[in-house]
Amino acid sequence: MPYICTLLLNMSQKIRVRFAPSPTGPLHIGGVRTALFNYLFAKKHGGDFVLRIEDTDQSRYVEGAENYIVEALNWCGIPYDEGPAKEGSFGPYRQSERKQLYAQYAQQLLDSGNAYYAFDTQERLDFHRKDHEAKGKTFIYNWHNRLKLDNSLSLSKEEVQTKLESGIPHVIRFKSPQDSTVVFEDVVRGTIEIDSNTLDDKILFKSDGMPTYHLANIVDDHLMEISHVIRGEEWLPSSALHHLLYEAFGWEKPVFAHLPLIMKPTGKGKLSKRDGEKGGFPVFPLSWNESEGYREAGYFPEAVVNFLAMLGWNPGTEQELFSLEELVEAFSLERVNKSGARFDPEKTKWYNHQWLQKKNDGELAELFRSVLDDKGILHDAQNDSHVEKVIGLIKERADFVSDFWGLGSYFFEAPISYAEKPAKKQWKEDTPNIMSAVANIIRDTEDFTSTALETNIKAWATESELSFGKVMGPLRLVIVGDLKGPHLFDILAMLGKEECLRRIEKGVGVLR
RNA sequence: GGCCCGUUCGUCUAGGGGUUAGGACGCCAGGUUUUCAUCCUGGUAACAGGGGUUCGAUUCCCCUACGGGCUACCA
Repeated sequence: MPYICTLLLNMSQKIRVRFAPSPTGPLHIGGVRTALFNYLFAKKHGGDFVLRIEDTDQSRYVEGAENYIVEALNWCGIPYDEGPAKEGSFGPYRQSERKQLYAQYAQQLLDSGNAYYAFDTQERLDFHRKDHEAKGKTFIYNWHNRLKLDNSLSLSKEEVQTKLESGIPHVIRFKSPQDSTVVFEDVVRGTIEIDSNTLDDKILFKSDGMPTYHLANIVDDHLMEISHVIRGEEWLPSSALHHLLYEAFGWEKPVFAHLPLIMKPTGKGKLSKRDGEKGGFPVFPLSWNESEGYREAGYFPEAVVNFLAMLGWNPGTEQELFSLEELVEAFSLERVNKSGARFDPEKTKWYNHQWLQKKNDGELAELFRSVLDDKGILHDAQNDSHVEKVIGLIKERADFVSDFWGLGSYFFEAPISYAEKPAKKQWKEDTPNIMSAVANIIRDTEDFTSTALETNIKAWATESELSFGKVMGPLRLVIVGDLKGPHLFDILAMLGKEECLRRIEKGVGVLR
């Protein structure tokens, strides 16, 4: 296991990782997971978690995206140690603000012969690509054709000088090596070998004066003293270039770890925004325009972090429920899986159910309050304690706080209608008489507790030689409006004598 | 097309040269609840295929198939 050595080597220095999204839209849960794994690794080793905004492509910049990223990380409980508005000693943390920095590094590569100027127009390159494609070949800008193209390797010094001075648009390309094998280590995947002849001379510096991802990324990771690069698998193919760049600069490489991708629940490919719309589940942590986020859908950040962590990683034990602190404790890059994980929206609900059960009733009551306000339910100290008791009775059957109303509206208002099928089945000719007899028992019950009510009503039913089913079904129907809910006597006690009597009277009037 | 990566129940996964291949979600059944749900118990269900290596391979190697990613003056 050769990567162990690399890992240990870098242990002597401070662990620093970065999450480096580009602000082209909202972060989706795949991005959140990448951030999470970076965070977990950093915290596990007492290191720093840096947020760097990679906004070198101005044309794709989306207003509000950066702010979204920051808010999403905060909501998940994985804030960064250094980044925009949290300057450390390695700022600034937006690449657009580091713009002047990159040119000198491109120049350094030019001087050392690892890079060259290229003047080819977009149209010309498109032509080559199409032409090759028509012939069933692939156009790669590299050693086998670079001398036939328009660049400082094919042109004379004077021609290059003239072009440069005349201000003709140009880019700087990396001169990838010929006939060698690029070998590098990945913590997740082991040794990877790539034939350098299949590599192209990637653009490092664009004609608009901005570096591309490849240059900016390597320069910043070096300058910010990043020890471990933990990113998505989509970067694996360009890792060869990145390693070559480190070597060209003569810089020490960070350790690399490429995470498996999160795939669509059904169908082919990686998870995308459209999947959420189709499948009816969120793909963003927070809402973005019309798309609902996990927060708005009623998920707890703990649940989101928990299910995200279990996608592509596992502790090697049978434990599935983890707090963030427990994840930090248990996390290791070596236990990250190689293969992509299909996203299962069903299981996310289970995680939320589990985390909902861990919350105390007071906390949940506070969250439930806004629903109650919408329904016009009174807000006072007495009612608050009532709400907490209700939640105590119904929360075990809920996945979300938003399930509470559907599960227990009858605790707050008398049923407006009665479920049709059960009403038909339960309501017999003698039911009104039975109900008024039950009403009498309820009226006479002094100690209005669940157990007292149960004792009294059961005793009366036995005495009257009535099957318990003939009593309980209709009673539940008039009290709840349906054949559902917790222990009926608990509900009666909770509602109080007067309300129970009112509901029985009303039910007998309506159901016939 | 080229290059790179991957492949254990439907899904997330454990495991790893000899195991009754383990857990979770989902699904099904039974129990509890004279309701529904929860819960508990049980059940269903997997090593992609073909070649090697080996006494023995799901585990190691090769090939094929399939899946995924990359292939922009995007990141």
